[in-house]
Amino acid sequence: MAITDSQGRKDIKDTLNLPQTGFPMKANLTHKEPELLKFWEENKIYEKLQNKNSGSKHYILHDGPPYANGHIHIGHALNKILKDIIVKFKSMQGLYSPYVPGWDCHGLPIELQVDKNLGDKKDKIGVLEKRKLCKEYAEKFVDIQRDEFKRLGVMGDWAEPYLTMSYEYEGTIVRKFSEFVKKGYAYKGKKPVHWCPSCVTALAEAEVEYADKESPSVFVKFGVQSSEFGDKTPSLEGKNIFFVIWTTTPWTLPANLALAFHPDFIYVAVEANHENNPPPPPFSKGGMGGFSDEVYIVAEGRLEALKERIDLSGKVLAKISGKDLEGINAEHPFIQRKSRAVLGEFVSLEEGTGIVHIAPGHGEDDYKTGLKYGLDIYAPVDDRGKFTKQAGELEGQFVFKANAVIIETLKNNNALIKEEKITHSYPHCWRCKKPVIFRATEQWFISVEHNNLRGKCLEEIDKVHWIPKWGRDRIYNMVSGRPDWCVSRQRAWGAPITLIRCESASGGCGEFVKKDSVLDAITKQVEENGADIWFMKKAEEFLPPGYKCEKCGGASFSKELDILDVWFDSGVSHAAVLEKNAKLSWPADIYLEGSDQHRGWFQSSLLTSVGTKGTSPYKTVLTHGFVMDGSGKKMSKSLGNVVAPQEVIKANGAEILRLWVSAEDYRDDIRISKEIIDRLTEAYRKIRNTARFLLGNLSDFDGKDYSKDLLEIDRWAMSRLQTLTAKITAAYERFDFHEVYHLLHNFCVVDMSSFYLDTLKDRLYTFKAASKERRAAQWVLNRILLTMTGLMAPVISFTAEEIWSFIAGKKEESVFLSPFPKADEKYLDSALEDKWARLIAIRNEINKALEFKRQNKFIGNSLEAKVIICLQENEFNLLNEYKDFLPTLFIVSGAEITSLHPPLAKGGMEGFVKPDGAYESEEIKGMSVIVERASGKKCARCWNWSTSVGTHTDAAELCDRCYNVIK
RNA sequence: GGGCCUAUAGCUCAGAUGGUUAGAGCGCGCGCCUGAUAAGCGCGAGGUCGAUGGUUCGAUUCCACCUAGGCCCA
Repeated sequence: MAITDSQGRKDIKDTLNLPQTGFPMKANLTHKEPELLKFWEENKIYEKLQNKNSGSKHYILHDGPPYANGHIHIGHALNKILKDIIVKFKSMQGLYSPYVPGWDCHGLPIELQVDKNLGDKKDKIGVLEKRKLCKEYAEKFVDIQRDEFKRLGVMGDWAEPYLTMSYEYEGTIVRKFSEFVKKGYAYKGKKPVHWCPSCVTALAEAEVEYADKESPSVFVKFGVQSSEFGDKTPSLEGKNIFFVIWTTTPWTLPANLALAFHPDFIYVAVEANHENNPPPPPFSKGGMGGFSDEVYIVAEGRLEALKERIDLSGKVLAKISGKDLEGINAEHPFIQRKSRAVLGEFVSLEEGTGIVHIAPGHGEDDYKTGLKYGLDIYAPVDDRGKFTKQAGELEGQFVFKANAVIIETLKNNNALIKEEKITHSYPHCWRCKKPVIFRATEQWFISVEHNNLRGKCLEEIDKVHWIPKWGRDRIYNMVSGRPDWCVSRQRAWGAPITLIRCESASGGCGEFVKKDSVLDAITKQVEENGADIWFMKKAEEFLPPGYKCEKCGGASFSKELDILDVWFDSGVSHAAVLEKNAKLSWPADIYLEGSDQHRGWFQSSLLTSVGTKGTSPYKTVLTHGFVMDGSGKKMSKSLGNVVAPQEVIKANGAEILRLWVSAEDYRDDIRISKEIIDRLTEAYRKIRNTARFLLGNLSDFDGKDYSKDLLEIDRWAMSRLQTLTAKITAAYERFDFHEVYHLLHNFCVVDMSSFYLDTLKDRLYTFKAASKERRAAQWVLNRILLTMTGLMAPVISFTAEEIWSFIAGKKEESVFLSPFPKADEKYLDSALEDKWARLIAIRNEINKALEFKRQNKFIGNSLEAKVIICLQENEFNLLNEYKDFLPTLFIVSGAEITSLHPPLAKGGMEGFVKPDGAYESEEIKGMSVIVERASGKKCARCWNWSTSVGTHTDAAELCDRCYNVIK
């Protein structure tokens, strides 16, 4: 029988076992991903996974709710994909790890957007109608974001997410706030907020616009008795001493209660020089002499700047450290009241005098200072910006108009040093565009001191596993220094503060009803009807019939109309979701959010949990950084460097986004750019093609166990696979996903594609299809394919599932229903790996020698070559063990080894181009390589060169080996 | 201004209790192959390890300060 005929090559090629697979090289992810999503959905893969693991140990990742406003951005994608990787990994490991996503639905941004859409109508509609519109708005974006999250390949309970605006959730918010009330944490106090006197409303930071405004700029002096300084500064004895302050809001002076000094500044006492700047008519204090004895105190660092401006050219009489001034009492310039010297780090030398006038009811720093020193949060100004009767003669005057009156009073009291006008950036109401004021109003707080809440939180922080570990320091410092939590907002879209107060037109005692039964009944109503019920009914309707105030017996009541801070909403999710959802359990194993949440959700969750349950709601907190552009800069619309996930998905597929998430070290800020995406796309192709090659070579595999027939290189590959599995598993456990990516990619590139698979081609293609050797290789490839697919599934889920669908003889319908690969100790052989590392090092040197000849056009394909390798004893002995295998290992047609120097025997080279010298290895000492043309002819089938080609008369083109395969 | 963090080849990442020429993959350049083919293989060139001081026999690794960047506050 003629094995080859005149038709020649094509028929020979038909005798090879070339790879065959329907698995496409080109991923076409944009089209394939939606199909796979459909597959998961229609076959209920997520649900099956939950059922499969329902009896197992729980691993609960609790989802922090994104805000239901706008489309998702790249940061959302990062966050959700990270969560998905964890959930899939844990689930494949057999843990019960349901993922219940949620949304934060209340809050100002939605309300503002609804207001904007309403335009002029916004003031005409009632609170219930407004809330309805807000709810619809939130629902719309929940749906939009849900689709966008699902498109990322994130699996979860998308049909039953938690929403902070659901009745049940709103009930939990009210219940939890009531608990704080019952336990005595909640109190009503005063805090300055931006207030628009024209619109008669509090404004959030987002509603404030900054614009230029002209204001008075005044230097005011506050007298101090020299005795206040004790004996520290004898030079000031008997002088008329004044602290000098600067302000652009003279109208806040009636509320002045203190003067703030920087503890680290030096303050100087300077003799006033009135020659150029005579004071008004004689005014003396305490009969201590005339005004010529006046001494002004300002910060030394401001002296130079103020010398001309307020005439501080006199002699410096004393220097005093800021911290030594604490506690001194000054005289208010026009009110019979002391103004205390206090310390504040916020005092700066940028402008003013280095002494800051403090009105705790009219400024943020002032407020905090006031809290620290126990000052009254005093703001004698009403809703319309007019002074109240507390302000005495100023009563009824609008604050900005009162500036002039106050300046006049200062002049009359010889308390004004200088008056100017200044144009500066000042907050204005976004709606009426008029300047706003800072004014203390009544707010609800949760005390962090009560019952040592702060201390307990700090203790809990130390019990939590923070990843990265600096997260602990970050939140610890924040909790250590945070003020009481202001939880009330003067808004419509939120969960109400469901408290009822004894109050009637004629007064009432103002006491809040804190009776358990009343609070619980309100909670129940909210749970059943939603928070709207609070705005529908009158106060009395929430009380038992005939209820009387327990304190004063009054029978008239009013409802609080403030709503809760949205951070309270999401902060109680551990109670509303982990405790309530039967699938979940409390506490969570892990919270995973951006590092901004150390101040946000991590903290609000901790406070509400420790406050009501005594312990933290999470065991581990993992944080990720923010997504920056390619140069590490923040993304912004104005810079035009925003990368939208939707665009990446459209151009490259969600899979590339997933690969990106895993490739980057998310502990720090991470970057995204065209180049990064391009690099990842390349890497993706490599992984994909490796899988495709495996699939192609398994098309005729019979699935039987050939583990007994492995060659040593196969055992090496199996060992590498186990090492890979162990390392990747450990990396997942540590949440080091970028290591998963690098390990997987390197395995494909280094171990597989460029080495094992390359050397295997000869065996796979040219050996008898059912030969033991080929089957053994296929058995290994099958193991590699199954393992790799499992290892990659949590990250590149789409591709893993697609590969899975092509795997013959798999048991599970989805890769996610298959167990996560386990390293098989039986095949782990580190001694073998070490040994082969040496072989590979030698192979690399041979490649260099071959390359040299290739560049010289002496050879093309390495099979055209025969190598003669000269080695020192150790390497010689090593290679000697593999003598017959060396051509396969090096992919050449012949290999000889020798320990003799020079390596080249004279004979055996006739007829071939004489090599112009041996390649000397730099890496392996004593190793040199001579590359010769291989002897014989090229076999038409296996392409190896052999002297046996031509010896078979019925198949002149074939070598012995091929002849025997196909005869 | 304060708290926390980051800075290693064009890109993504390793690394060293401080000690010989700082590693990998990708990309890039050059070449091979055409039986993984919009694939595969080989070789090569890329780094004053952000800057400056200090400690040390020796620092990219430790310390300080600075610069750039980030999050959260003010």
